[in-house]
Order: sequence, then C-alpha cells, then structure tokens
Amino acid sequence: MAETVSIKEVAARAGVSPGTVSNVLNRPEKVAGSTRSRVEQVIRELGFVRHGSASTLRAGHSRTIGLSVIDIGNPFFTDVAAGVEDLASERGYAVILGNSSGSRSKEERNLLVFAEQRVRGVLITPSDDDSRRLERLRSRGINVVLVDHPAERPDQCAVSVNDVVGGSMAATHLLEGGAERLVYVAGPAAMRQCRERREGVERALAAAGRDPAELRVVEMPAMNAKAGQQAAEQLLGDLPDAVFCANDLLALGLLRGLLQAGVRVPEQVSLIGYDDIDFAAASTVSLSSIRQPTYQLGRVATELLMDECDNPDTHAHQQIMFQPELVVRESSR
Amino acid sequence: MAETVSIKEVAARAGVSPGTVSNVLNRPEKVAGSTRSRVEQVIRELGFVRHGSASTLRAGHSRTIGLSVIDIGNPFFTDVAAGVEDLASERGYAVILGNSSGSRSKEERNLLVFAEQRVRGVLITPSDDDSRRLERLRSRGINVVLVDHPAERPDQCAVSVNDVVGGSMAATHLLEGGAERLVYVAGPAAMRQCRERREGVERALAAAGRDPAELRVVEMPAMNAKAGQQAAEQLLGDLPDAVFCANDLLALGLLRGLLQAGVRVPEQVSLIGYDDIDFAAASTVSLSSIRQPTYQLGRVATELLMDECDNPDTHAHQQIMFQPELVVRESSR
DNA sequence: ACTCCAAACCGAAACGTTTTAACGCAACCT
DNA sequence: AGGTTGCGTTAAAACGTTTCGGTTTGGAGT
Repeated sequence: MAETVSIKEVAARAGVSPGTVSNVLNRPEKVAGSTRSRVEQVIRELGFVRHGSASTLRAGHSRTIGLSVIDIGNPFFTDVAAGVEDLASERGYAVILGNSSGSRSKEERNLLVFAEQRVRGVLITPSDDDSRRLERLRSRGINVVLVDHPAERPDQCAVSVNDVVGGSMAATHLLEGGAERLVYVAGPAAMRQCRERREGVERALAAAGRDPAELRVVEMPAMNAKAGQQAAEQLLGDLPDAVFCANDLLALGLLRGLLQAGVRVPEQVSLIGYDDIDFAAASTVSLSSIRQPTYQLGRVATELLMDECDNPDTHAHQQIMFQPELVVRESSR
Repeated sequence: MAETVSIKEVAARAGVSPGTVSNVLNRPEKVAGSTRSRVEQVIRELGFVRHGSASTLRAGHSRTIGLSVIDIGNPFFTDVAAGVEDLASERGYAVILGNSSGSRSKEERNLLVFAEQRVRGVLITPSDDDSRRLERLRSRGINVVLVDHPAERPDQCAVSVNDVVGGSMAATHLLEGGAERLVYVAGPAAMRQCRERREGVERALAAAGRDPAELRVVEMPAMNAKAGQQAAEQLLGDLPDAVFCANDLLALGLLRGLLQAGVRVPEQVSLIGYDDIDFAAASTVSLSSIRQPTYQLGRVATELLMDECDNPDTHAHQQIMFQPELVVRESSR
C-alpha cells in the first residue's frame, strides 16, 4: 500500500551511499557528473520523492509558508493569495492557507497550526492591531511579513498600500467633479484600512478649503454588497451628491440600491469605490475605483519573506508602501 | 533564537518519560488524571508546541490535506475553498493550497509538492479528464476526493453537482418564458462542466419538442467577464431572444455588453447565468442563475476525505451528486 | 500472606533525511 | 620518493516524535 521508497533504496540501487543521494538532491554541484546522472536515473525509475517531514526534521526548517488572510471570499484577498501562491510554487514552497474570517480566535488557531507545521515564515493580514501574537511567532524563529498593513517596528518586513493617499484621491476626484455634499460609507472602524481612508478624505476636504468635520460618515458592520444596499436605503432620505465607499463590494451594493430607487448615477449622485475588483469594470454603470496592486502585493510580500528566510544575514528589512491609482469610470463622470 | 522546546524537556520538567507526554498529547485517556494535568501545566508553562514533522515522520501520516483548484480567482472556487478550510481547521488539519490556473504542468507541480509534504489526502478539481496522475497519488497511499467532478471509478469518493440538470433547468426556464431563438454561451469545450451544461440544454429543447440541433452555441476561450463582453459583440449582429451563459462571469460581461449597446434586458433578451455568485444578485439588472451549494461542496468533500483517512476500514466510498437550484431574478423575468 | 491483574508508566528503537568529520585516491609539486 | 592538496565519497550521528514490549505499582481476590 504505502510503499514509499526511501533515499536508502535509491542509494543501494545506484551503488552509492545515502549521503550522496542527499547531495545530488540538495547540492548537485558537489557530486561528480557521472554519479549524479546515475542517481537521477534511479530516482526517476523508482519514482522517489523526498520525504518533506524527515527533511524538515533534520534540516531544522521547512519549505512551507503560512498565509493568513481576513476573508478569502473577498476578491481583494483572493488576488493577494494568487500572487503568493504563484511565487511560492515557483520556488518549490508549499502555501498553507488560513482564513481568519475576521475572528481573533480563528486567527489564533491558524497561527498554532502554522507553528506546529514549523513553517518557514508567515504572511499575515492582521485582523486587528495586536502584535503580541506575532512576537510569539518570531520568538520561535518564524519570520513574519505583514501584508496590507504597515510595519509596527523597524525590524520587520511589511508590504502595504497607502490608504490615506487612496482615500484622498477618491475624495479629491469627487470634489473636483463638483461634489458639495459628500458621504463616506465605511466598514467597521476597527479596521485600520477604513480609518485611514477616512483620514484621506478629511485631508482632501481640508485641502479644498472645506471643513473636514462636515463629512457625513455612514458606518456599516460588514463590507459586502448587502451592506452597501442597506447603506443606500439610509441615504435615500437625504441624498448626497457624491459617495465614496470603503470598498467595491459596498459600492456595488449601494449602486444597485440607488438605481433601483430611481436615482441616476452619476447624474444625481457620483460614486467611487475602492480596490478595483474585476466586477467594478463589469458593472452596468461601470464603477470608478481606487486600484491597488493586489497581485503584486502578495508576490512582493512572498519575495521579501523568502529573502528573509534564505539570506538571514544579508537580509535588510523593508517596509514597502505602494501607491494606489485612481480609475475613473462612468459612475463618477 | 530558535529555542524550540521539545517533548523531552517537558518530560524532564514534569518528572515523567517522553512517552507519557506523547500519550497525554495523543491518547489522554491512557494516562492518570493527576499526571495528565501536571504535564498539561508544564506544556503551557514552557509554551511547547508539537513538532509536526517529527510526528509525521514517526507516525507515518500527517495532519495536512492538499487542495488543488482550477482558478482561485473565481468566486465559485473561493467558496469551495472556504468550506474546505473551515472544516479542516475545526479538525486541526492544515490546508495546503494549490492553484493550477488550468495549466496541466502547474497542477502536476502542485501534486508533487503535496506528495513531498506527505499530505494525508488530496481534494482536487481536475483540470482535465486524465486520471493517471491521481492513480499515482493513490498508489502512494494518498487518499483522493474529486471535487466538482463525478467519480471515474467506484472505489473513490467524489462530490459534484449535476450539471446536466442545471443546464436543463436554465434552458427550460428560458423556453417557458417564451424563448424562440436560444443561444448558449460556453467556455472551452475541454471543460466537462461546459459540455454537460450544454447537454442539459439540448435535452430541454428535445423535451419541449424542439430540435436540439438548432441550438446556437458561442464558445469562448475563457470564462470571465471580458469574454462575456466579447460574446455580446458577436451576438449584436443577430440578436437572440434568450441567452444562457455557462457561468456568471460570462453572463455579467454579456449583460454589460448588451446594455451598453442599448439592448434592453430582459425585455429584448432574457439572460441566465450559472453559479449564482454574490455579484449576480448585486448586478444592476440582477442576474438569474443556477445556484450550486458551493460551500457545502467543499465541506462535504473534506468530510469524506477525513473519514477515509481516519476510518480506512469502515469507510465506504461515496459519490455524492448535489442538485442545482434555479434562481430567477430580473434578467429573465 | 500470597498470587494475579490491570493500570500506569518507562525505555529504547525506529521513522527518513541532512550533515559533519573522516577517508581514499589521484594528481601535483619539491 | 615523499609530501601536499583537493575532490568525491562514505559512515554515523542527530533531529523530535510515536510506539511497543516490558516493568513497576497498587489493590482485588483467594
């Protein structure tokens, strides 16, 4: 049944010692060409594949990384995950997926699994600002790179996108379009992203000579399309002339709610979202949005993590902050 | 730095043998209550976490499963993955994610990684109908459960949704709405799902006393919104009165294309998609669709896999086929 | 008081790999 | 010829856990 072929059998059959087989696997340059090809031949014949656990146990480090995201159902995180998976796979690393669903305990459980698995490193989009858990990981020798979250300390890597600038871009765009009565539809204030995008809006207002305190904020408990539609109902009584939503799911829901109520977009209300997910462009009144380099976010974060793992001495911690980009479509024209 | 605390240190500190510590970890009922609680206390004090690789090496099996999907960017697979991750996490299993992107070589590479990692089992949505790779896995003692794909042999588990029935439902619905000139917008014919949904359409036509050969099929190379919009352009020259798209991404793109060209939906053309992704309901003209129990699909598949792993003797292989469900919204009313 | 038994625990071997020091050997230099 | 060098290879130890046969212990049964 589980007739797993070990390095020893390969060695015996190739007439070399197990150590040599290990060498052709891990440092091929150390072994003479003739024996190397002979061993490789036998490996193919016997269908040998290295026992990762044995390797990890002895070598002291694995070829897996952990990825903990807040919501795998959100296209934003899906894109990030795609970037991570692609690069990891290219480098022969396995990605262990953890979905925290915004729950602290679930996140905790995932980190425990990562620790048991002795992952080489962890990529995490923290669901809150508590950094003690990450300290614990690091104290176990597990490297951590923050994703979509700025670094909390200089001795760690982080990859994020400037949310203040993004929020500012969105608001400035609406103001330049002549917005007088601006609404910001946000998600939970516990989320750093929502807070920072709001700050961007307030800065934009100030820069335009307006009073930031006049900003009307509608805070929703979730950040999906349904919440967006509910937000629309709240707005119908006192219609603004411009709305900025903290993400595209909210914006799409809001858009639908407004259109159903007979409100014309962008003629009566101009609208902009955030993330520029695929569906933003595909929506009937195409949605303006703030684009983030999501796939790149995941890829670069993985790159940093791998460098930290493979070159612990020369590795320089980096805090990379991408700049978002304004994408104007029909909903705000 | 990597001051990892081992089972031995726990044993020494608790005044027991390593074997006993292992027992409180794996079969707590075998050890006396007093010593058990003492050991557990020490475990907490020292912050011990089991070395998964050592455990796997010795025990001969791991607590990880591999999940290989075709496109992690598609909300359908994302939902499946969420179901898998949830249950696996509840059971203390880790999920290794592999994204094949529809490429055979990428899928191959993922399976190799799974094999190296000595995963307990694999959940896979095969990107084609070649079953030899899966044979190889099984011959290594790795259990395989097919997801969104019917079983090819009786001695394996599989979880799928009846695509023929789904296609038939969609077509019947359109025909009952008075459709005379029906178009099926499909993805690559290499995909089993597309073929079977088409077969369902043809059966529905036959059942309505129409000639299945009269079905107009537009085959697109991809199954995303952009492809849907291109399909719309093809249709504009000779407009049908009803369109069934092989998935919602196609349908949403098509919807946008039609509306932009001034075609009214559903008055001139009624439209239905497949998968019932979240965005189907949120779209401006909300999209009729065929709903599949995606999250359940992932969860049930995982359940079967775990049973196969944990109870290899009593396990009965099952081929579960869910039935899809018609969801009527504005686009086909 | 004695045997006997089960329960509780121990000790050591084993899992498959990596790594290190040691070794053989040929080629090169004095 | 003796000495040195360096390459290619080997043997054996080690990683942290699980498992299993064996040993101790406490108490029930006679």
